[in-house]
Amino acid sequence: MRDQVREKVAGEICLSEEPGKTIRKWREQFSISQQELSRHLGVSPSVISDYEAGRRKSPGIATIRKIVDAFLDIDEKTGGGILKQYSLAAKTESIISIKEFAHEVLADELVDRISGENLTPAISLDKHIHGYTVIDSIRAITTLSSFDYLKIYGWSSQRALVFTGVKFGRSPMIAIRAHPLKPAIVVYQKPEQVDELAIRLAELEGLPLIRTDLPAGDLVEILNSLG
Amino acid sequence: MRDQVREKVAGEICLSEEPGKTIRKWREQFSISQQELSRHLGVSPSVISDYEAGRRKSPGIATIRKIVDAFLDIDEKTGGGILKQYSLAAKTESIISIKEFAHEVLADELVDRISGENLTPAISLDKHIHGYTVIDSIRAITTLSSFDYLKIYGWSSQRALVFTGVKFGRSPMIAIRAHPLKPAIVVYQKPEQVDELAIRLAELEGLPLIRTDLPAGDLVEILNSLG
DNA sequence: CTCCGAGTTCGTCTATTGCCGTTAATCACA
DNA sequence: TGTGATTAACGGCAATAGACGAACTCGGAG
Repeated sequence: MRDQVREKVAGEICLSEEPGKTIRKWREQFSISQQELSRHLGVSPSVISDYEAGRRKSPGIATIRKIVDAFLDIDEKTGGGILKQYSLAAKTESIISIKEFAHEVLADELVDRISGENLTPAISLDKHIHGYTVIDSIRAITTLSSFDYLKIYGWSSQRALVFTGVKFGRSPMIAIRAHPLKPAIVVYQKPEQVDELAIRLAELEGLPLIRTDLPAGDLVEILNSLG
Repeated sequence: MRDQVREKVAGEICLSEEPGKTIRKWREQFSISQQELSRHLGVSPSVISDYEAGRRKSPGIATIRKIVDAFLDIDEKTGGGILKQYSLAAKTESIISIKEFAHEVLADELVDRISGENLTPAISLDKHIHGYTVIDSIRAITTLSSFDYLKIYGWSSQRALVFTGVKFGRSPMIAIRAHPLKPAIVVYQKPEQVDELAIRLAELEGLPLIRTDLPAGDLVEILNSLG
């Protein structure tokens, strides 16, 4: 993420007809004073002032590089600004159970064991499952951010994502589609009903979607016994 | 989106510890000879050779700018094949409009201009917006995967995400929460109603959520006029 | 083999940058 | 009003960039 911002800022300054103004814009965006920037770069404050005033029409790229890296270094040191928005508070209350299997489990075996009904028969169950995560989907909606999805996936995304408390099954599928990582299989535990859109989203994603009416306790036990 | 590629290439050259090699890389990527480039820039061919050889450790940004623009001009003159390949210009069907602002726009100014109603008054509007994306949210649900979200965000996530066709506003917020990148502000255009959960999700994410009843066409015009 | 086009290397000159230090101006606060 | 912090403006200078042209190299075609 840092590299993207780095390139963006450098590119913008480099291409600006008034690089001084652009440098200032970004310095202010990072909430950095000229003093602080000059100290960080080990130059006199008047140097920064001159640059921003546009005294130099065509600063060298080595200088631009140093300035941009200073922005990012200072931002990281103060833990705020541009990069901060990507640091997110973690919450895991919505993870009921999570485990890595000791050995791979075939998807169709798992479906079998949990008395699952396949809602996406056109999608192959020829997959190897490395683990499972059971998620309280009601709590998940309000508590899970994208960072938490990394926890949900544990060591492997080759897992079964099991959602309890599912009403129509839309929200879990929407979240799964939006996130870069994809599970091997999705299970809805005792859904009220499964919306046609949820099934369609699963198919679009190439994900087997399974429903089971086992009680949550039993379900976790069985999953746990798989490996 | 010539500007995006322009910024990408310039940023990369600018940040490179060996800018000469990076210039060559991109020149070859655009299938442009040194002769052609030198002719376009109106300089001697030995100048280009010297740059690429790294004779100049810190070329000025005016020079970089000229070189990058030459790449793009020449590419466009010969059909724009590389530009098309590299740009994020290929709009997905669900992106109605997307733009990077030439200068920062304050969030509260944007909200004002679109006659927006703030649904999350507890969230500060003290943000700087770099651009906007208008999304057909109905089409987005079935067509957008997480890769497409990178297109939505363009080069900066510091943007306003505007959703049209919103019923209750849940799905957009769920997708935003699941994705690693966050926008600066979210706007629902003429929603039927906004679900309380959507507002709660916005607050949890620290995102201002705005509703506006402007017609889509007017909305795009106004956003476009902001910068 | 010669010739040609594309690219390389390098000496040279002028213009500009990178940076210093000093002074002046501005702003916020007591 | 005085003070300190921050920023602005400018003269000066060594180093480097921007660009030229000449000589050279290399590969391919005839």
